[in-house]
Amino acid sequence: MEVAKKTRAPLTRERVLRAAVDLADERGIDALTMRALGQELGVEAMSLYNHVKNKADILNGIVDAVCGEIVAAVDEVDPPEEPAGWKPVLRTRILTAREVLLRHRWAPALLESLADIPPSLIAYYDGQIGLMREGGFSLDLAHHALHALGSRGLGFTQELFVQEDSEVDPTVMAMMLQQMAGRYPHMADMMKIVAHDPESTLGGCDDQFEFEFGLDVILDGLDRLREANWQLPAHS
Amino acid sequence: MEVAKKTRAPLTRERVLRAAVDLADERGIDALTMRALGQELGVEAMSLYNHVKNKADILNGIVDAVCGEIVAAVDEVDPPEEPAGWKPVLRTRILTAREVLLRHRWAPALLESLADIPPSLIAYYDGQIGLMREGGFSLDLAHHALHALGSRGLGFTQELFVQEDSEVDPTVMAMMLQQMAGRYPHMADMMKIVAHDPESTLGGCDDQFEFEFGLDVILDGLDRLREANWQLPAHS
DNA sequence: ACCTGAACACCGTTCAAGT
DNA sequence: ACCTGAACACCGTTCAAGT
Repeated sequence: MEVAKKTRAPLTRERVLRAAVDLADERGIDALTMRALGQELGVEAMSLYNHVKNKADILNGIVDAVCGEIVAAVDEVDPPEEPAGWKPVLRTRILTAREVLLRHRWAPALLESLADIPPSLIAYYDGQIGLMREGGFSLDLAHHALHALGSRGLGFTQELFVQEDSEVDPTVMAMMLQQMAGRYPHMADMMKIVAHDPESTLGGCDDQFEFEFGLDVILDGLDRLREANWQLPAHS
Repeated sequence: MEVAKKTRAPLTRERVLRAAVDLADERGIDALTMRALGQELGVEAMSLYNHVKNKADILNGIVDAVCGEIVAAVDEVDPPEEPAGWKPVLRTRILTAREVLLRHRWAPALLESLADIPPSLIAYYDGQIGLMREGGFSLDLAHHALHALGSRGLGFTQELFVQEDSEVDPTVMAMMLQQMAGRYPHMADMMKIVAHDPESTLGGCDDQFEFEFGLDVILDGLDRLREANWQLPAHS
């Protein structure tokens, strides 16, 4: 009767990474320290080094895990039934990737900080390129398209205008706007619009709407270049 | 003869921030520690707290300084002579901002990590909005345009495909491509193109070209929406 | 008012020692 | 083979003490 043995599953690289993802999801990437992770697994921090090279290895590992999640989710998206279907399908794939990333808010920034692209993403981009090729893109145009999409092609954009969850007193807010209107009239106008738009939750923008808007601007633009048989402009 | 007094300029917040920018430029943002910064200024780390609240204050300060540099550089760009000039002028302003950021490689990532947009950028965005408004954009469309441009509107995109300065043996490279071609044929094709393109330095992409390509896709797309009198689609 | 040295609470990581 | 405890070199920051 070896009951005691079963109380704790054996530590593996797999289990360490899974715990790391959970910890980052729940308490933020800054809370992911070797000591905290060890505690989560009922073990001293130093034991982790038996299953993982170092902290950088963990960070690479959890990003790769999320990318694997993306690839799996995107694989479920139905392929286009005709060549012209590349656009809606690509759009859906990107929005699917976005859903995964919204479950792991720490992932985008970490992904950008990595030296190399996670190997699991090769499958993702191979699919994107394939869609465009079958839709009539030259290899060249498909290449530039990937760059033009940038991180949007993976489902995220780092928002520069952060949601100030403005607990600001409305009268104080009005005064600030008044003052700003002198020097920065256009900015003041825009802030008024944003705050008053019934569509957006008061005091912020609808991230999902803005993401899709920008995505469509790019996809439509690429479609037009494909239609016009875009080629590298002659260089001097 | 107070010679000794002049050997060291008095420490000020201004001087601390300037030294911090220089240190980050020269040795990277990770090398910017309180102790290293103190040493650079010939002072103990703890003295810095007399002129600066804490490290977060320094990070906010140096990002704000860079943004101020952007605003100053962009102010030199000539305004359009006719409403239709909004596009080339906006384009030039963005590429000007990009030049500043290329001198401070650490700035984009830090900017994205900040809670709030630096106050010095209000002037920048006020100018961008003004250009679009005079060019015929509705306030609404100008707002979505800012989101669609995202960080590109400030002159940068976090590149996901990092320049592997591939010191890879060509024959090894050929083998890798061969192996990849089986599972990921489109990706393999693209890597061949990129490596062989005479325009790009071998083994990488031309970041500046890709930036301008993506920027033009977006600007052209926005122009078309303006022309078509884009309006918010009716919602259910 | 400004600067200093010692100290504290945290990191990631190494290493010799245990089982 | 796996885990542990003590230790090391680094952080940012506090605080009492100096001038």
